[in-house]
Amino acid sequence: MIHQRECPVETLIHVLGGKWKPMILWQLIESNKRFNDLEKLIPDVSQKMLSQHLRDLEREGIVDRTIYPTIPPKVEYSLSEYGKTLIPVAEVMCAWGENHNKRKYKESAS
Amino acid sequence: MIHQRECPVETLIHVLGGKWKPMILWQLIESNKRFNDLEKLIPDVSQKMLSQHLRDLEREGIVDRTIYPTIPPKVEYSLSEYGKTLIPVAEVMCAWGENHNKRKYKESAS
DNA sequence: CTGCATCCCAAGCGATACTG
DNA sequence: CAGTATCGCTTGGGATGCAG
Repeated sequence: MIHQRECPVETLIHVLGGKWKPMILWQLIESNKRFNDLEKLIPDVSQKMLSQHLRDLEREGIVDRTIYPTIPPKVEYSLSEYGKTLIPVAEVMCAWGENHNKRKYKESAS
Repeated sequence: MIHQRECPVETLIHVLGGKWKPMILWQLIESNKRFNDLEKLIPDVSQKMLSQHLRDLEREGIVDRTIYPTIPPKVEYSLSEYGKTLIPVAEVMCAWGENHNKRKYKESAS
């Protein structure tokens, strides 16, 4: 089933619309991270949501998951080459959001 | 309360994260529209959600709402000057989403 | 015509417990 | 260490009815 969306903007929103997904991406842009690292770096995320979001991002091809079959197990998450195409998009979104937050702050302070 | 978000990307997602918001913006970019016009142009939207999303977008300063005190009442929605700053952002998002949809189609067809 | 109010369902998310 | 399973709360959204 092709299921062409009317507006591709919704596609993007769906891809990084999860509560913690932007934060996860943000961390992986900086450097590869293990599951436990992400858990510590994103204080309020639950294991369930971290796991679920990582699985979502993996399925979309945004992040790669490398398993080292050691004991104890080690799993490393990284931004895929394709995932890196999201960076400029995220930067544009970030710039607008930052400005919007400032705007809202100013008007509530007036 | 200032409530600074950690990642401004979330701010943007919150602004146009509603199910029909991208579609509404899309329509208002093209030209000003009345409530009833939007209802017809976006076939599956419910009155409740259309109203609620328009109110959200208005509160964020994205759309302007002009009331003509006629009988029957006429209300026109338009993209505000500030709202127009969203257009380039939406275009970037749209381009990525379009490519992502193609990618997903190809891999499911392989 | 342009809404708001109400009720209801589905999805998203959080907390806790358990596993290889 | 890196998860999965289950439950329950909270939010988003659809359907219907009512109002200025």
